[in-house]
Amino acid sequence: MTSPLHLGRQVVYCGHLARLCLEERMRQFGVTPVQAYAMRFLARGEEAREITQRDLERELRLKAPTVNGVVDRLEEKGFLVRQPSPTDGRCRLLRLTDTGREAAAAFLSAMEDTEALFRSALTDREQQIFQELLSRIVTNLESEVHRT
Amino acid sequence: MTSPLHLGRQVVYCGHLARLCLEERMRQFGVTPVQAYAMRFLARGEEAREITQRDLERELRLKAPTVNGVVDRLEEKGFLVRQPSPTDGRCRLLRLTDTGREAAAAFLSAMEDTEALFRSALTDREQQIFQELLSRIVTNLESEVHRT
DNA sequence: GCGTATTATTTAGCGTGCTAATTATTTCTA
DNA sequence: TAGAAATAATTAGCACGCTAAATAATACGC
Repeated sequence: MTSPLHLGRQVVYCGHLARLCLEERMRQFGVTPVQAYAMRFLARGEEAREITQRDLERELRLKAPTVNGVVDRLEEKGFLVRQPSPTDGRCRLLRLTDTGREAAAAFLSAMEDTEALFRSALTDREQQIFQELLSRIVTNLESEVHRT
Repeated sequence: MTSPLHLGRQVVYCGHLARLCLEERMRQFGVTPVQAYAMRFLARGEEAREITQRDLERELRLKAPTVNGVVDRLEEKGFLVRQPSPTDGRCRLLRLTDTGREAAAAFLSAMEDTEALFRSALTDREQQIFQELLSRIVTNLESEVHRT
């Protein structure tokens, strides 16, 4: 009935399932998967340095308008604020609010649990192999795709 | 600077790159990746049987409204038509137009080339291993994700 | 056969990705 | 130092995923 997917499309589908899985578990905290990853990055790096949307682009492998939208929605929810940078008028510094820090503290362990669930289909050794093969594919595709 | 991604997010990213890669190569034919997969399914199955949007849902692992949108855009471009079913008033039969069949004939080999490119980072044996591990992850996630 | 449940499609609304183009600011260079 | 190039953020517009809800037709159970 249904044909086996192209390997490329199977990877897309697997990523889609991984996102759905995390989405279900993040819903109770009021954030989507990519919003959770953004807040995780902020929660971890905030003490050490100032974080801009440009930093989020690099961290999440997303383009500027995508990050802008994610940050917009986190700001609307009151999880972060954009502050003017004292040293560079072009960028704005992202700061978690108290609410945002509390939310992140609450859901970070659920994120790790979801990652563990994702890996749980494979043994430790298989996870290493999968990671290695996946990285090779990613590196190859990154060199093939015309990046602006 | 940038942290290594969670394995789950790395898979999402890899799928995203695979999609971009196919998108670049399909652009000259006037279709997006998912539109190309839909037309590929139609081009291959059309002679044998009647195909509905429900069939596309199963084939592409997508929900009804998503398929509806994809079919809308293919219809707007003149690549297919929706015909009433003589036996079931609920569904409509999808038929490629002559234009659609010609387009599909033109881009099908480019799709296979892109799949080959995706696999080219791995040896044949590694592709088998990757396929096997990926399938295990997909099966595991499918049982975890609450599917409506 | 009648009413209920199921199935197929569609619409509305949202989040996440993108590209192209705009604006503001900084940095570089001649 | 003035003008050009680069950088950061934003806006507009599109495709593709989803859920929830509406509509229409078929299938089932009594």
